Amino acid sequence: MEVGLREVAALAGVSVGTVSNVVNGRATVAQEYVDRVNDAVMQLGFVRNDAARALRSGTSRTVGMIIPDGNNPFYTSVALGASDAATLNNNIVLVGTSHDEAEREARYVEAFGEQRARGLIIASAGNIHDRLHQFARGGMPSILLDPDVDERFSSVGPDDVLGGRIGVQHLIDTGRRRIGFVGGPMRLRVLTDRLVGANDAISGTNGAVTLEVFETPDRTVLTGRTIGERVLKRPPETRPDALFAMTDLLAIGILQALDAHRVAVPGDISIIGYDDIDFASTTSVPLTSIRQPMEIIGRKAVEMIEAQREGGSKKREHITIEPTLVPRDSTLRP
Amino acid sequence: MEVGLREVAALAGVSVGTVSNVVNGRATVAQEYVDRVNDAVMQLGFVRNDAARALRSGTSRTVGMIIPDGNNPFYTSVALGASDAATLNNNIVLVGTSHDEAEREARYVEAFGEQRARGLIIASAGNIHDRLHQFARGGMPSILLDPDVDERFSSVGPDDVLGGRIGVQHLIDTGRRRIGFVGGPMRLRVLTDRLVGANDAISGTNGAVTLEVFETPDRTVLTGRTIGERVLKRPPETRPDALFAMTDLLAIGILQALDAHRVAVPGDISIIGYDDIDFASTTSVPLTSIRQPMEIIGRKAVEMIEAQREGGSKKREHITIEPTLVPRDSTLRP
DNA sequence: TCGATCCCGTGAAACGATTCATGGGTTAGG
DNA sequence: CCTAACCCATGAATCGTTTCACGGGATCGA
Repeated sequence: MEVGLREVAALAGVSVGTVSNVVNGRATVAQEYVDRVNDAVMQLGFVRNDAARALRSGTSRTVGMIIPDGNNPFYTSVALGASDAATLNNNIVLVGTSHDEAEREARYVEAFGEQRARGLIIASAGNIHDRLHQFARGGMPSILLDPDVDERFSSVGPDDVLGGRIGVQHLIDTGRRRIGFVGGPMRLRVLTDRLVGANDAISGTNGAVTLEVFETPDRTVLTGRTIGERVLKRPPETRPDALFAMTDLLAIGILQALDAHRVAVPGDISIIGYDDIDFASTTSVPLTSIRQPMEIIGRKAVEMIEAQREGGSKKREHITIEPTLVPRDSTLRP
Repeated sequence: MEVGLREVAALAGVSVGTVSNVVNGRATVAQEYVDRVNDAVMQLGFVRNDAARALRSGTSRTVGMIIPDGNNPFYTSVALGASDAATLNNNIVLVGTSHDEAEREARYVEAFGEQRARGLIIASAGNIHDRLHQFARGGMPSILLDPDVDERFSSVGPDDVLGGRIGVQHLIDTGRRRIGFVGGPMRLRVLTDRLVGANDAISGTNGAVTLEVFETPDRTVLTGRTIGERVLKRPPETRPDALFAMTDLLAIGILQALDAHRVAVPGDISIIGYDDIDFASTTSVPLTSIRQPMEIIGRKAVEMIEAQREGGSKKREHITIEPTLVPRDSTLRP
């Protein structure tokens, strides 16, 4: 038999209203009653029924998050930031991982919708935006982590143009003149943005520095190694003297290839990665990287959810957060 | 204004009971009514209120999972397996990440308890077991991923004794005679278990093979490198001819050290890691590793939850799943 | 002593879906 | 044509909490 407010009230000799007030920490209850109720709660092992609470009060305490890949530190760190922000309002963040399956993603979307979550933070490939928009009209806003996917929603994401500029500028500042930009496929918006930023930095040098694009089919360690090998096939004087890899994985692969051929890093070629994953600091030569402001993105996303709940769905906005350079030996030790 | 069963029923010209039956796919409704109701559902954008459903029916559709570290592929893969199993019963898995903070963990525990989740899958360090046990008496079972932490709960986990034996046996089979066991701190149960397994394998050789333990304070790449350096300080004839690292991270660090000193792998020293993380296949010499049966653990955990909900909390069990060897160049190429 | 004010506990209504006893309508058998 | 049997839509009761109008009792000033 379920222990409810009623049972607690009976044991404590008070009314259910009073028990509710005590359980929710409302200030209007005399100390004597508070104690009596708390004793009864303990004694009966009362656990508040969230379904009833949500039903009556019409509000949920959970912020939903749906991500494609649970192993991607980008998403998990965004989740951490979101969790921090949610905690301030006594809410929690619950994460569903779609593993890039549209069906699984749709199930999570429906589930959060039915739960009347406070809002959704979504990085999605699937075709769920119409449904999300329907939810939004019902008062559950969604915040996208991929910008520009759908104008109807707010979004928060890293400033990729700036990231590209920061990386190349750092290479220029450390004396590099022939820079390689390694990444692909170039249909990805993040990559074209970073390339724009990279060219911004180049164009400030009046032709003193060149940029060459090495397009890749993916951004894995193996592909990085292939790129490294390809670069090393060239005579040293026509090689780039710096490579800007669009993921740390690519950079690690490149580094492996250079290591294997005893090419000095950063002496002969310097390397920058992107993402600043944990591994970046533990490679044979610690890797300079661009750190994405993941926690801040998560925090911001939760704030936007709460703002939209307050101010109606009017305030749609697209926010970018600035990435930062994390300099390490792969570009610094001469 | 909220669109409820009532509004749908009014528009479709039927009763709420009928709408409920249609929405839940019950077979007792005539086709004509089904169509009318579905039209109305579409038209009004009806989304079922899970709070009301859960309140009345007394059952939830979510399996809760609480993990300490969102970036650990062990947990995320367990979550994937759990999600697969949950889907079979039309349930979903929602994950909360405690980031090793007791307070955050406790918040998730309370939240899932209040939600009357179907059950909890937990890898915990915190002091929450009494609370979990209280929930269990209320009908919400918990399954631990760390065995032996608390006898009151069922658990599923990898068979670490077997993992240790498999790894060492493979080294013996590939002709190694002086094996180093690298890991720590040795107060961790997983490690002592694996050491037991390792010694099992050794003891089958009648002293032909020796095992030396290199205890480490943690299991990071940096520590691995340190161990590698330490081994290389010895004269070659007293070095181990194989190292069994308790994580792939340790193994990668060791590999970096050996690479840097041009020691051949596996020619001079062969290496096995543990966990088979994505990186294991992409190191300079692809790393042989022990693969933990993570998806299966997740699947099993969900099955145990459902079993306990059926059969009362009587059936407490402790299950281990067999890990497998993933052979790669770091032990094979001579 | 009386009335005005506050304080604070009370208890019933309400949230929206599920469930099930009820009975209207139809079919089949005689 | 009548009854039994069956099918299936109905709608009211119900889940446990929150919320709020209500009023009993205490305090205070006059």
